[in-house]
Amino acid sequence: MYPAQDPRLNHILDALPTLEHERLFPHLKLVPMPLGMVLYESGATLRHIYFPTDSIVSLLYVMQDGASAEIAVVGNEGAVGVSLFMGGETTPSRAIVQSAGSAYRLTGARLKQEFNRHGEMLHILLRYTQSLITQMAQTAVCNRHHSLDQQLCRWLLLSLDRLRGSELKMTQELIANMLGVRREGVTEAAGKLQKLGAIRYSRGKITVLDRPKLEKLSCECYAVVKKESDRLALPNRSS
Amino acid sequence: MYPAQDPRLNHILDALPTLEHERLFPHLKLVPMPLGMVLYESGATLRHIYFPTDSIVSLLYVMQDGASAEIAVVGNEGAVGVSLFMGGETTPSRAIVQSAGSAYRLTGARLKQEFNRHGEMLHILLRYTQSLITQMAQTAVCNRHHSLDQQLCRWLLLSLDRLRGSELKMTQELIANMLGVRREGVTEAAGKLQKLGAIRYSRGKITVLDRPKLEKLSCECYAVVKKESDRLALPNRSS
DNA sequence: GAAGTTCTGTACGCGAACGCACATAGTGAA
DNA sequence: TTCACTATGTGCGTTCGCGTACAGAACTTC
Repeated sequence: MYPAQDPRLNHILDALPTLEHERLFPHLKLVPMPLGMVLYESGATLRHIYFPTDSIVSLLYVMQDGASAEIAVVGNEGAVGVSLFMGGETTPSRAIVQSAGSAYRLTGARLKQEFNRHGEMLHILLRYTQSLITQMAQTAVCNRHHSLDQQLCRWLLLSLDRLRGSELKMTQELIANMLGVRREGVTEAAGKLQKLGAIRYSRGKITVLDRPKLEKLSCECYAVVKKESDRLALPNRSS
Repeated sequence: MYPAQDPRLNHILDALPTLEHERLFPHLKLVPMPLGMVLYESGATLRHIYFPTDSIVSLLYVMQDGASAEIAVVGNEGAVGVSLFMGGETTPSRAIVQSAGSAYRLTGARLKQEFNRHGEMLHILLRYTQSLITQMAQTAVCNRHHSLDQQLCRWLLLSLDRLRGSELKMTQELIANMLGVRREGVTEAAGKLQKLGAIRYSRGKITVLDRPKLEKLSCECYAVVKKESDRLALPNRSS
C-alpha cells in the first residue's frame, strides 16, 4: 500500500512506465481539494490538469437559467482537464469538487510537453478520455429513459467506486444539483432506498449498507460505464 | 467548388496539410451510405473509420429493452469511429446512417498508422473528438432539462447544418427513435412547428421554411454545440 | 440552552410525456 | 381501382417529476 498521499494512488499516474514516471513526478504538486472548489469554469482556459487521489470531481454544465446537470464524475481513475491535450484548451462545463480530498496537478504547459512526446502518457490519456466519453453518453441515455430512483442508485455507485469505504458526505441538496433534479425528489428516492435497507443517511452523510441491492435497483447504465471503464484502464505497473 | 464527390467535402480530410493529404488520399475509398446502414454495432470491433461527405450518421445507444437514444450526430464536419484512434477499438454504441449519401472510409490499420505518425492528422482528430464530447455532454443536459419541442428544434438544426439544402428525408417515427421519445410526441411537436410556419412536412419529408424561427424555439443547447464545433474546426487549407 | 441555520420530510396541484387504442390519409403495387 | 401498407393525427387515463409551501429535526453559534 502507498502512503497517505502518493501520485500512484491515481490510476493514470500509476500506469506510467518508469521513464515517464521519473520525468513527470518531480513536477506534480499535491493540492488539497476542498468540497465545492471550482477547478475550472465554463469557457475558461485551463491552467492545470488534475489527477485526483482520494477526491471526486464532478463535471457539470450550468445553463443560462441556473439549472445544472452532471455530465461525468472523475475520481482516482482519471484526470480533470482533458481538453488541454485534446487541443481545445477550454470546454463549456464546470469542474467542481464533489467529495473533498487531494489531487496531484500538473501545469498545462508541462502536460502538453509530455503529451507531445507521444509516449505512453498519450495513449493512457486517450484511453481514459474514451471511457469518459462512454460515461457522458450513458448519462445522456440515462437522463432520457430512467427514473430518478434508478439514477440515484447509479450515481451512488459511481461515487462509491471512487472512494475508499462505503460512506459519502453529501447532502441531498447537492445530489439534486448533480443529477439536475429537485431536492425533494432525492429525499423521496433516498427514503425508498433507506426503507429497503440499501443505505442509511442523515444530514449529509450517506452510508451504503447493501451494495448488491443498490446495483440491482440501478439501471443498466452503471454496469455499462463500469465495464467500459475497467476495460479501458491499463493494468497497474507497480502492483 | 468540388466535384460531386471529393474527399475534401469532409472537413477533417480537407484540413490535412499537403503531405498527409498525399499520403492518405490514395487509400480512401468512397462508399455509399444508404439509409439505415449500420456502420458498427455496440461492442463490435471497428474495421474502418468513416468520413461522411453528404451523409449523416447517428451514434445511438440501444438499451436492453430496445429503447434507444441518440448520443451524437456526425456529418461532413467529422468522422465516425473515433474509438479506433482513442485506443479502445470498440465502443458501446451503434452507428447508423440517418440520412443517405456517401462517405470516404479508411481501414482501421491505415488510420492508426497515420495517427501514430503524430502529424497534423492527430491534432485534427483530437480536436474533432473534443467537439464530439461537447455534443454528447450537451445531449445529456438537453435530455434532462428541455422539452420535446425544444429538442426537436435542436435536432432539426443539427441535421440541417450537416446537409445541403433545407430538406431532410426522415419520418417522425425515425426522429422519435433518435430522440428516444414516442412517435406521437414528435407528431405533436412537429405539428406545432408547422402551425408556426417554421417547417413543412409530409410523409417523411421535412422542409425547413424559417430557420431563424427554429433557432429561436430551440434551447440553448444547439447554439452551444454549434459554437464549440465551429471553434474547434480548423480553417480549411484548400479554400 | 436559546436562537438561528441547515437538512430533511410531506403534501398538493400542475404539466409533460407515456402507453395504448384507433382513426385518417397519402403512396405504391396488383 | 382496389388493396395493402406506411405515415400521421387524436384522444384518454396514468405516471413521473416539477414548483411551491411549510413543518419538523438536527447541528452550530453565541
